[in-house]
Amino acid sequence: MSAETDKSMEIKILETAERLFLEKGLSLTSTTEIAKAVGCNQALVHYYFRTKDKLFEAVFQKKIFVFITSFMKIDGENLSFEEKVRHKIEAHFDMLMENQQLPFLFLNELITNPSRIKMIKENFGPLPSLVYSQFETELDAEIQKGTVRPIAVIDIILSVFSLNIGVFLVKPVMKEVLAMEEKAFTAFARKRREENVQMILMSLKP
Amino acid sequence: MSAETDKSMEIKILETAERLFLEKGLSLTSTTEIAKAVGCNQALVHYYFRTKDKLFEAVFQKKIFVFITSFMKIDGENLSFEEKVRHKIEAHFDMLMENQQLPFLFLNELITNPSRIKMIKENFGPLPSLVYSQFETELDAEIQKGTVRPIAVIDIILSVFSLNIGVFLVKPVMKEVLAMEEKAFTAFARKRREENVQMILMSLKP
DNA sequence: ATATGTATTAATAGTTCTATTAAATAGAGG
DNA sequence: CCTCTATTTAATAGAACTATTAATACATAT
Repeated sequence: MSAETDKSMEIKILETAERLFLEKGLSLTSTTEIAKAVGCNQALVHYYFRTKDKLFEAVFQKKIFVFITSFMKIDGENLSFEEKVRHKIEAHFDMLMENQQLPFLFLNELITNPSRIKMIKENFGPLPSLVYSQFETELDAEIQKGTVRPIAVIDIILSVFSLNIGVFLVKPVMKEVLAMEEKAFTAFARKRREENVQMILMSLKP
Repeated sequence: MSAETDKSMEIKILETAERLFLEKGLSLTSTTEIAKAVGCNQALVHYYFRTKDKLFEAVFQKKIFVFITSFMKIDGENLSFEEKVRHKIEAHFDMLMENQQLPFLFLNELITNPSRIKMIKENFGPLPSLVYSQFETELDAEIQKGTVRPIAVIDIILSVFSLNIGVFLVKPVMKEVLAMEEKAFTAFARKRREENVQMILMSLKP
């Protein structure tokens, strides 16, 4: 038996749901459609996940985890502050490159259903704060030394988020308006990655 | 008769639809709900706009227009290139400040229904290209002079978009996670406006 | 006052979706 | 072979939504 056909129905359903939710969001994806894509009866989707919303949450949690941990890649102690920042930006960008529809899913859901933000806080609460305060300490040290201008962590994070996410949010428009192929977009994105790093690093200069 | 109650039903429907579409997007807003919010019969919504999609398009067009024209504010000839860039960034940011849910609506729609991008191209096609090429000319002149490093227009636009839009996309998360009030957010946004301008201007330096 | 056209409502057909229930089937272990 | 449990399907209740149609209210002109 091949590994593919052998996947349990539960996993096939989860994976298909993931794909469809990422493509079209929660509200435009029906359990009927998921079942059809999987090739199983629609009741089976409910058998394993009970409700459409619980299925969505399973997908969402998985993706939130990917997103959050991308910021927590531990970088060697011997690196300079600037190199550490660079690595964090690049890790975040690379994660987005691998999960291009993630920003869409998050923004869509967090805006239309703010209660999911609470859910994230409850499930992942301590993790991000740890990373945050750790980074804050290092940043403040640099500011003291005068190697970085006074700036709040939140401002840096927001800039990184914005610049990195922006590339992928704008993708469908660019592809259409500039008649861009997937390959051309990939090349563009690669350039943007470095561009974003440079912008952030420059903005930290005193 | 007061000016308010006297608004034609058609306008009341359009305005209510606009509010609801901006709040929750197309798919989560029903014509039934719009009618209830307006206080009229559901059939009336269809009487004036025939289909839900045509109603949405009416709203969408209006908003796209606001969005696009925000980039076209003509700035005095006597301003330096840097000042012109600053004004464009600020105009874009101010438009977003006035229409905070716009990025959500656009991203949501352009991703789930790429055919609307074509619609924009057809309806507004020439306008943006004009602005674009005009700006490109001025930019190239600066690059020739050596006052600006070599950079493509698209990169500048994408950076401005990303940084400005990011502030408002992240708003619901910030409000929840940092327990931020509307007032605090407004103050934060004001600071970000200048921050964004500085980042862009710095990134243009040779 | 009557006629005429527009605005508005009530009713409903038809579709789609979620969720549930009951029945069928498969597979493991005795 | 039988039985028990887990998986899968068929059928359907019940809700919500879009769109259409026919009837009614309203205003304006003749």
